[in-house]
Amino acid sequence: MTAYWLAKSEPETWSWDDHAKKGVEPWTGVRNHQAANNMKAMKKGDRAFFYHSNASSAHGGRAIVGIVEVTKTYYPDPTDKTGRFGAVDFRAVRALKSPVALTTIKSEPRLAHLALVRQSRLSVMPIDEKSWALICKLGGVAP
DNA sequence: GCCAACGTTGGC
DNA sequence: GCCAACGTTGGC
Repeated sequence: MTAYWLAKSEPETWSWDDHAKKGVEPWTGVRNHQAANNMKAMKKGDRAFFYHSNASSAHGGRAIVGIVEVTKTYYPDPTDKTGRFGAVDFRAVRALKSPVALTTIKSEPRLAHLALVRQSRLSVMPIDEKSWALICKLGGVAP
C-alpha cells in the first residue's frame, strides 16, 4: 500500500529544480516532532508532493511543483547534533505540468481539510488518496 | 515587513 | 508541572 505525503521546502534553500538535477537527495533539517513522526511512517516507494513554501513570485509562488518517491526510510539526520530528529531520502519523479498553487488548494472545498491549509507551520504531512488524485489532476499528471 | 500560530525554554 | 517569554515558520 503506497501512502502519500507532502513535504515543504523553501526554494531559496532547496528548490524542486535543485532536487530534479540531483536525482536522489536526503530530506534533512526537519526539527518538528509531528513532521518527524510523519517521516518515520514513510515506506520505500511512498510518494510525496514537493511544495515550495515562503516562495517569492520569482520562484512561482507558493505551490506544489513536483512529485518525489521515498527511496530510503527514516534514519538519523546527520545535520541534527542533538540526535533527536531523522531524515529520509527522496528521488525526484516528475514535475507537475502546471504547479498547483496554495491559493488554488484553498479555493477548492474538497481540499479544505488538508493540513497544508489548516496547519500552515507543519512541514511534512500525510495526504489522503483522494486528495492526491485530485491534486495530480489539477497539476496535469497521472496519479 | 508584519503578525498569527505554535513549539521550546526556563523560572518558579 | 505551570506558564510567561521567546524564537521560528510561513502566509499575507
